[in-house]
Amino acid sequence: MNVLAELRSRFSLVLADLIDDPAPLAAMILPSQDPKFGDYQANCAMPLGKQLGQPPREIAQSIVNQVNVSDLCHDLQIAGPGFINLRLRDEWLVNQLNTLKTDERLGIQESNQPLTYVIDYSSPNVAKPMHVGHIRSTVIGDALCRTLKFLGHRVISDNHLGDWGTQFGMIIYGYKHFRDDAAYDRLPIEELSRLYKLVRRLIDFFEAQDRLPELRQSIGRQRASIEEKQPSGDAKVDKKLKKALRGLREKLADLESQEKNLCGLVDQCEADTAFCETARQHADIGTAVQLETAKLHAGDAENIRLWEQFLPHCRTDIQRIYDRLDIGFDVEYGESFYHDRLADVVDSLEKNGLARESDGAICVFLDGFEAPMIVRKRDGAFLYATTDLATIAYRSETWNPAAMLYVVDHRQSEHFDKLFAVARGWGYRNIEFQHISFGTVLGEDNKPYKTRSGDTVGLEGLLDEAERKAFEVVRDNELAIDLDEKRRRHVAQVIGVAALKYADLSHNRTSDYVFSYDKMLSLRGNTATYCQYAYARIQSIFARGNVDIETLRNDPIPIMIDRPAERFLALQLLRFAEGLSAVVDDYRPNQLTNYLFELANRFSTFFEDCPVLKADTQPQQQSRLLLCDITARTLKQGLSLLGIQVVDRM
RNA sequence: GUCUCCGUAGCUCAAUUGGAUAGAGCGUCGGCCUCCGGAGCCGAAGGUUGCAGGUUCGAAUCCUGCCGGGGAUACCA
Repeated sequence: MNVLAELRSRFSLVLADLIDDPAPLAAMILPSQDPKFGDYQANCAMPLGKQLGQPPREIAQSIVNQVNVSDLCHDLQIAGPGFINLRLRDEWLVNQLNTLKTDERLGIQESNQPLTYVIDYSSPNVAKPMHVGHIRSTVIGDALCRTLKFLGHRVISDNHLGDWGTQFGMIIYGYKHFRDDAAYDRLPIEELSRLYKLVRRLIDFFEAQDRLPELRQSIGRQRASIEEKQPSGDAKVDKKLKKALRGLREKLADLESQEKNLCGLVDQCEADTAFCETARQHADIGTAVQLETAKLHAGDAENIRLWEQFLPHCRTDIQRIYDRLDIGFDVEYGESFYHDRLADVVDSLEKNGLARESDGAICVFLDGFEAPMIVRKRDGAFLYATTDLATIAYRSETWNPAAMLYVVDHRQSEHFDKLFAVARGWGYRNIEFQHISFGTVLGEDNKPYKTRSGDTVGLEGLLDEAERKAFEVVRDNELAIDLDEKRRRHVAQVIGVAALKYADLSHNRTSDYVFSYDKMLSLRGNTATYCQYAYARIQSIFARGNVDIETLRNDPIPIMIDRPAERFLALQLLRFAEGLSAVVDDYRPNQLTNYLFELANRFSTFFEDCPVLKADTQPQQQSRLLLCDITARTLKQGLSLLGIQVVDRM
């Protein structure tokens, strides 16, 4: 039962007599922020007063007189300008809790209007190492899938892999020129990865060499234009000048750091004599790689054969990460899946008068956008916009979804605005397209998270480190001293991955956040560990008391509410449904972490205040054991919707 | 230049999308184990929500203008 939804529906009956569309007013019934205002509050009398031209408090009174909530609430009060404060009856609370005792779904009903969602998330480029930038999409997308599925919807999770890009040109080139057959036979993934990195390094080296003179020139120009700027004496002009100077200096610093990085790269390469020799022999590698890629796309038999040979290895490689993350997909249709449909997409757009030629490219011009969406380049090649459109067409034909969600970082918002606009123009008007955008993972310096040397941080290394730090904590915990090595490893793995995921999910997805191992594993505050800890404490109670919880659940023992801490906990337990619907309403998993943190917190208060095994009476003990059990199951279920596991001991 | 997102306690972040006295954690200070896991609990201090106006019963949230920061911006994904 969703308490909030129930109250809204009760109020709607009354509101419907006062106004045509009661829904927005019913939505103004909310949980109270302060317990002194009751458990819930109805804020609809104030706007209604405006609309009906009557004093809000009078309207509130009339609503109070008419609304039928006496079975679940008592002591309805009107406060301030016209707030209606609602307090749930303890008897009703207890009755609801008693229905949860044996309810595996913890009071969450499956939707009676199930919808089909296609969710596009993670979508890394195969054959390249996954990095920190892939965390958010992967973890948020997975949490949304799990939550929507649990609520009874049909969800197709699709990993739209980058499996058709230049990186295969690189690997093919590498394979043709640098392969070590013995190494490839033994560990194909490692060898392919070595080849990718080698070719990447060669290309970067040449690019750096090419760019450096130009870069140094712009640094010179930048310095000159800074020196040119002299104060004029006019205060207003000088203020502008100062601002311009600051901008120029920042630009200069940026250019200089670029130059430093490139120099470092070049120096490093030049110090490597073997590498230099290779570089000398492959001076045209940049264009050669492009050629290999173009041949692949054109259907060259040799390159297709190699691509088909490499792809399974690349998939196995990223699958290893997904296994560690405990994340999977219903389908994985990468870019390559769509490549033979792209020409038809462009044809169709042209026939529909949406696309036209401009500067040799085929473009869709859209109102409200300066730049068009280009669907075919001057050289005839297609772009990811084209692939995205083909993907929409395919998904629509295949699953006929009500919604397509794209969990992709915020920088691509304009791309998606255009994509959705084109899709609607193309005829897909009944699909809810959503760009589930998210912010950047930052380092301690408040800049995008990089290693000290400026490289992107690998996802695998991130996992290793989180697990390593978690292991240290488990190892040092005296209460888990009797756990053997293998179990400790398992616990560390669960806690480490959980910390990483939760840290990401607990932030509002639209904001950037600063990555910190200490914070995510600091086992206080809003962390996975804190929630897992509450769960483990409950299991510890059961173990210590030799409690057969299964029997207890099925006994007709009532749950009682005695102390305030019990009521406080009970109320939160009944709000699970509210937490979940908040996640789905705006696709924000942090609503669920907030809920779970609050639940764990209320449990901890209850735990301090209300002895369980040492309760005064047996009925009280049993009641509290049941509260513990529902709490534990809610924590476990809630965390599992975030892709996070629990352990009995940690 | 244009478009777009953001600015909340010393720090890292919330705030049920317009609700009452803006909440957590870290850090600081002070309490709580002869008692179920102290990885915990309770409390204190800490705020002109970037600034200035406006909208209204009510604004961190909406509008306007400044200040400051990120991002995007015609053939990469």
